[in-house]
Amino acid sequence: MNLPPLLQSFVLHFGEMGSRWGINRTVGQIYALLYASSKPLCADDIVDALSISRSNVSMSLRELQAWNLVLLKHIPGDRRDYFTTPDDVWQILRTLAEERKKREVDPTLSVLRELLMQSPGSEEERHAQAKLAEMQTLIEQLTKWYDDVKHLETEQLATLLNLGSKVTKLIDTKDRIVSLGRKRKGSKTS
Amino acid sequence: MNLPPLLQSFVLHFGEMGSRWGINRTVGQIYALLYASSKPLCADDIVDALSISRSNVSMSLRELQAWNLVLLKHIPGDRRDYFTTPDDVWQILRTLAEERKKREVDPTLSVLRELLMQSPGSEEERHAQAKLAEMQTLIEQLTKWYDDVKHLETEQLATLLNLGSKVTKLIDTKDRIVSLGRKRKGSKTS
DNA sequence: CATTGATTTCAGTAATTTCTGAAATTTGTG
DNA sequence: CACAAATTTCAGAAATTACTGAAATCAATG
Repeated sequence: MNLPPLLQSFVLHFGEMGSRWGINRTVGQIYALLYASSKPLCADDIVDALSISRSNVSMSLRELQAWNLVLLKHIPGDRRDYFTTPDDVWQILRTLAEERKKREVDPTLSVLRELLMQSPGSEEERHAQAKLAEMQTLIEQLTKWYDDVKHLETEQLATLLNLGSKVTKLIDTKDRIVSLGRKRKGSKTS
Repeated sequence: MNLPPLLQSFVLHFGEMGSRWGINRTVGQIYALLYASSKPLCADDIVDALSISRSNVSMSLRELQAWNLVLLKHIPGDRRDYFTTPDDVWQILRTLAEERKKREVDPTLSVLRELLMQSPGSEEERHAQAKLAEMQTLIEQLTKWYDDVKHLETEQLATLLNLGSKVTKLIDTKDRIVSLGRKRKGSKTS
């Protein structure tokens, strides 16, 4: 590995974290490298930078593409493929959320639905189903929220983040003002 | 493995998903078993239910305790430890969020901070730092939101979820009403 | 359409992670 | 405080996952 020290630290860290994030070391390293590099890199650049085999680079890039985490760039007059990452971090966040939901949540939700269709054969199964139903309800609430929020533009998303728990206070404020309006002149609101 | 079919399917699914969630198969299975069982189980119950070694159960329970995902119950007159999961799914969600943040986000944030303290030794490093700074800013916004929201009571949290993207509209509504109020009688609001 | 260069595939190997059984330790009880 | 039961530790085995190099495939160019 032959990189500026700062970049190397970043790349190695992403490699180590990879396993916790559900990707492997190489995939993490390549992502970090592409993210922090000032220009697109081709496969051989990555081989040189990370000292790994060409085939490993090929497979790992494929994996990153399955995650929608890399972009393919073509450089005129060069037949090799060059790669970068999308450069809007908010977009990266959206992609990550989408992909992790797909891999980590959706399969469980579908198993829960399936198991809740069955009729329980014993008291123990009846209890289990009740617990699964609780879990299903929660997951469905979360995914409903996510489906709603994921369409927001970056600016609105940032607003929502900045608001945080103040949202609940805001509701109170609105309710108070609205009910004040009603008392005053019996007007309707949404 | 000797379990009612429904419970068995659930347990096996959690086992398979384990690796995607950053825990291993056994840990996933034990968690699922404890979650869906109607009463606390002791280590030997788990050995019997899942057909795994006693030592594996011991290590996996330790892992689950490190995640704060299991509770220890004592049954009077029985010196063995019995285990359950917290039964409020919202509380489980909070725990999961906290632990995953601790394992998956915090280490990266601290590396980013450290790397951003260094002075860049080249143009390439300067560019890398700019990218790391973007990432840091995003993560800090997200964790700030999380730190704010994590203290909410379940009911408030549910309200926030149900609101979803409507929050942004709510802000508009509030602004409109408030400015209306100002025009009418020059009142102040927070 | 042959040649050359780039990329992918895949079988075998290496590395890592998980699991087990035996031994050691801890904990509660008479 | 000795004993018995329960639990944990840990070295090695088993299973899984990641990586490599050689061969195959694909794609552009003259």
